[in-house]
Amino acid sequence: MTLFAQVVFPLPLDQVFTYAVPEASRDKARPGARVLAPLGPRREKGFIVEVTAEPPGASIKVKPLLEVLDDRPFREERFLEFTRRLAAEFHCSWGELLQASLPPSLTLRTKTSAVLTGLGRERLEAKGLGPRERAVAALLAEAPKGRSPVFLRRKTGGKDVSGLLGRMEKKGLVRVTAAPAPAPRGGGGPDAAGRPVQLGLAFPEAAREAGPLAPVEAALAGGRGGAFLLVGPEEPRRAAVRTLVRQAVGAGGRVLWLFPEVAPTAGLAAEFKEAYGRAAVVFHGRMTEKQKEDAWRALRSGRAGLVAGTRSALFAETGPLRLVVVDGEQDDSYVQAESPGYDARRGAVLRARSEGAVAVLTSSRPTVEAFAEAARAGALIDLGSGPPRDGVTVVEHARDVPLVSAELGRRLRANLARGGSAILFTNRRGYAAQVACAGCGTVPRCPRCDIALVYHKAEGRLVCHYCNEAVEVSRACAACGGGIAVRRGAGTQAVEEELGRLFPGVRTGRFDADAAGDPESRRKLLAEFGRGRVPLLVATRLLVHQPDAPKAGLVAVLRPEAILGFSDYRAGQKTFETVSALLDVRSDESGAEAVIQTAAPAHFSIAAAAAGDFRAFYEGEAAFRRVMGYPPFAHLAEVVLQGRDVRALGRRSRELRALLQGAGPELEVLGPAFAPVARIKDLSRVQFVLKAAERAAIDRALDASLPKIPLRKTVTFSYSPFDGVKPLIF
DNA sequence: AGCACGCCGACT
DNA sequence: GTCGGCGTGCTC
Repeated sequence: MTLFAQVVFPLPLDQVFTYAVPEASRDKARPGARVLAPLGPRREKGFIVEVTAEPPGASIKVKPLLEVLDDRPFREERFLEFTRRLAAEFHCSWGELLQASLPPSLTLRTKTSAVLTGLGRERLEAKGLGPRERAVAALLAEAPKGRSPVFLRRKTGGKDVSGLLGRMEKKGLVRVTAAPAPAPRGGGGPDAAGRPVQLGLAFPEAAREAGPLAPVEAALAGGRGGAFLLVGPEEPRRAAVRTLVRQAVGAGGRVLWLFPEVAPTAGLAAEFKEAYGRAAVVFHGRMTEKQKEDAWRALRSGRAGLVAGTRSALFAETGPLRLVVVDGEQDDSYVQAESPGYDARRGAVLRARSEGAVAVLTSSRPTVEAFAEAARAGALIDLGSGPPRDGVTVVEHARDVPLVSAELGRRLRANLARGGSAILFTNRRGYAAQVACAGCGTVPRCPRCDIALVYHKAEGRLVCHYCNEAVEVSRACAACGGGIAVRRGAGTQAVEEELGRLFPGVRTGRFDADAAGDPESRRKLLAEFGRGRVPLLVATRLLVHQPDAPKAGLVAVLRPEAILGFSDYRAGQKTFETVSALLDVRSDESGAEAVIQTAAPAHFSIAAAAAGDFRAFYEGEAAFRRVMGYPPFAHLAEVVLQGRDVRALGRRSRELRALLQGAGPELEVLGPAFAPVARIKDLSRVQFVLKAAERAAIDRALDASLPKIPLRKTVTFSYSPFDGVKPLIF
């Protein structure tokens, strides 16, 4: 009897393919094994997700697998099931998620290399080649060992060279070889990834009275799973998480601890070591392949009690998992935008569910969605709100000139006189000026991205903040030939310039993506600021993401209401979160002060951030979302279609709209409309917003229509970590 | 994603 | 004529 393997590939295809299992591979072909399979004209690596005796429908012609690469599945079956669910929920590629779950040594890479043949060399010298062929041949003539297609593409102007190489190979001008690339070897420096050691700590089963943590502790102690949102001020929250971690590890379970990308990873690793012995393995995006491989080895050795990392650590092999912690639940970095797009917060709940573990999402200022859903599901653990934030002055200031209000100027002056230092935050880099034609009002736009260019005075250029393409400021308007006028704005450069005028002789620094490009100059600037040599610092939010971000005796937040202008239903949440994070940069010393300078002092998101009052923010935001029918009071999904050809894009959009509307009356379809940024790097973007009372209606419509639209597409969902978590204990 | 196929303008 | 760019469709 023939067996059939269902295979998924790490390609942006949400499709399962069926192959015949060769007799010789019957024993090895099991779910979770990696395979080599013919896919169209190529051989692709993939993953078996199921083996059946059931032959597929007659419409598909089954090919045999070329090879089964593993004797044993690389992960347990329940991990496969977890990734299947995650892929299904986010309508992303299952194969790509599995690929992301592999240690570097198991990801199959092929190294493609093109070499010039004798005939190719002859023809190059005889000038018998086309211009692109000649460019490629000339590069290959210099490289007897061959060059990769990626190298050739970069050197010949960015256009795809694979087709060209194929034709040249057919003509005998080049030889293209594909050899497996060597896997990275582990065993780098000693302790490169924080080598795990068995925890030697004792965990006495201390008798504790029933506190707010009781439901979580009961689930942990009873060996059951569940999902909770733990909300409260930082200190008690940390203490609570520590208690839970110790309880889980004490019972012999493993802990997976996710933290935001912005967190100070180096410090965190040290902290884990201190608190939990040396049993932590840390993963983060800045690690080299070798370090990652070492970390995987440490995990495979089975001695690590704790696995910590940024969102991709969601896929780490932990062993018997008991607890998943998501720290800083409100943080955007849990969302992966690029394919495979998923949300690690929801992923944490799904993974906990698949392993019967407990998921604890935790934050001082959680997302409205998580807070509302957790409360509704009875999953909210509330540790209270802590003392209000004081010493924050909200100054109403609606004008751009001057950028620094009289009130803020006074406080800065007094602060400098005391020998203190200050940080001023603004949300634009560059000069952020209004650049427009004085005659017709035309605003210069990026030719590739359809977005207004930002004036950078220091370099005298207009810069596109999407593709970073810079254009010299031209004197004449492209539309009418009139003169271009520059009105000053509120970007970092403009603020720094104004500080220079207000406080001549005082050194100022600028911390944004332009000024503090490389890590070295960043460290230098922050060190100077820390020593008081540069007492005034103008920064964007980027500063908060720094590992050793300094604190200041005076923090000023300029124009936070600009965030409210984004066309995003989460704008209020973003404003509250950003202002709160910026205010946290204020030092803990008594007398430290903060100023919010805004045109919208009464907006609840700004007022609540000033007061450090999450509840006040939540009430205001929830009321708004209820009235507007936004999450958590409805389900939303956003589909973005991208294409180079606007006409094809329009046609596909109309097809998609028809398909979505056919899905049923319970689904509201908004669009197609051009996305807020209609073009990025010459890729046009069209978006739909889908709205429904039940998530299932959205899923049904997407499942039925997306596979029929052959375009690059991304789907983002309204965030709902606790969706369908009922019963709460699973 | 890659890769082939097939259609169109621009050159030996 | 035919080369090479580019849009379209398919992969068990």
